[in-house]
Amino acid sequence: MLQSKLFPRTQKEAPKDEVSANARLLIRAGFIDKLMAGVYTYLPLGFRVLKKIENIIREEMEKAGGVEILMPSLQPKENWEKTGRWETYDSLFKFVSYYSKTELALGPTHEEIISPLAGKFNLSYKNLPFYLFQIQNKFRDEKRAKSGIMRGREFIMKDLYSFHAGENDLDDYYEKMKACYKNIFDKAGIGEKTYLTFASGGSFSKYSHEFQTITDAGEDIIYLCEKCGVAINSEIFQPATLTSDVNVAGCPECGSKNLVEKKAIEVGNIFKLKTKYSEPFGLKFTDENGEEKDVIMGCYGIGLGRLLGTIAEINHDDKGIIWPESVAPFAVHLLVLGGLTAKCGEIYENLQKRGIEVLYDDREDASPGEKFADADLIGIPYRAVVSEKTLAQGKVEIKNRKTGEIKLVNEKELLKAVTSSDD
RNA sequence: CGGGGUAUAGUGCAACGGCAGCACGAGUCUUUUGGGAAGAUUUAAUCUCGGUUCGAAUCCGAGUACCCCGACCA
Repeated sequence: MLQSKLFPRTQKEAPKDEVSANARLLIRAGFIDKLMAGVYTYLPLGFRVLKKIENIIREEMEKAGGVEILMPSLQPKENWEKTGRWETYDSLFKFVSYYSKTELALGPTHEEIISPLAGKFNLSYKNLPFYLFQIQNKFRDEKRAKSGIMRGREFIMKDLYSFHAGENDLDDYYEKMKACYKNIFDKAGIGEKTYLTFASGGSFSKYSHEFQTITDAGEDIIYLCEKCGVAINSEIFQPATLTSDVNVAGCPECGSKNLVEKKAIEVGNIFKLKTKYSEPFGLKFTDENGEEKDVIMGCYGIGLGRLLGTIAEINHDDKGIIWPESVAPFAVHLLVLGGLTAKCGEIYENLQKRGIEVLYDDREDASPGEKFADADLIGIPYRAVVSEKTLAQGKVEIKNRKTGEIKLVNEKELLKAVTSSDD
């Protein structure tokens, strides 16, 4: 795409109120715009990254047997009353329809919708298990939206719900999801800093699991067992206190008490719901013996905006963002200097023809310094420069945003460089 | 929801109770082109409501919004 047509342009300074790196950089570079606290627009660059993340997640969900659906955000009060959560879910957005005077909620999660949905059809053991997921906007009336896009009041979430005939089957799928989530975070470029974390399991199982990414922008405290590579959420572990009902004594894998405290952000969560939602909605199936039994459920969530923000938090320097190739808005940022638009336009066309995603800085009224600064800020993995200097040798300069490595290459080599390490 | 902070042009900053300025941005013209270029010129702002005062961006009160800390977060 032509940068001269990119909306909006970058900004030299971040809004003074924003403290978190993700908000400062993503706003300055034109990836997102804040409408109000915790509510953001994804601008063209941000939307491209969001779609990349979405595709990584969708691919993994489908690999795990997930089938995509789309449920409504607008939800009737009755469903929430059945589970008691109309009163107890304290970040539930509730309002009254102006005309019909019915009470409604904006969905913060979809157990109340998907459980009765699954129950509308007579299920037999032959139908189980099945897995439904969606990628959709969620609404939570947060008492305190914060840290840019890390905790929003409206945000995009992937939520998958699994339906099983028995707990063993749920357990198996739960393990599968663990592996699946690991793949997602690896692919999204935050695998190294993301840990499977034991968390409170509610009343139905000992633990649930979260995926926590180490970052100072996080809002949770976790304790890392460096030996096992797992972590424990501070909600179930306090290093100095004695073991109690809710607390565990040490690493759940090896028992070690030698744990390292870190600040982290929860980027994903997997949870065994068992019959918590199938019961109130009468979600049952008929087993081999003709007996009706409760369907066993699990749920598995990932916040896409939070994941995007986390990637920015842990991949940036003082000049801007450094996107992992898998989620970068473009593969190459092509800059033309000195008005050599004819030659550079050719290279742009050639790259495009090869299916390479290129952001082409074709601006004739921007100085070289401005183009370099913008390239660093936007953070596309490879920056290719065409100027008098490079053209004199019939070459293009290519710079790796992450390593800073600069090479002079011909067009073929350029093509190779920007595609080689792609998956 | 408790505590703290902030609110002036698109963005970032000034202005003793006395003519609202600067920089960047944006528009026009000229020059310039390897790390946010130069000149000329134009454009655009005091969060809302009330009070004090001859006079309020400035003082007082209320409200709203945003940011931060905490609580909360299947």
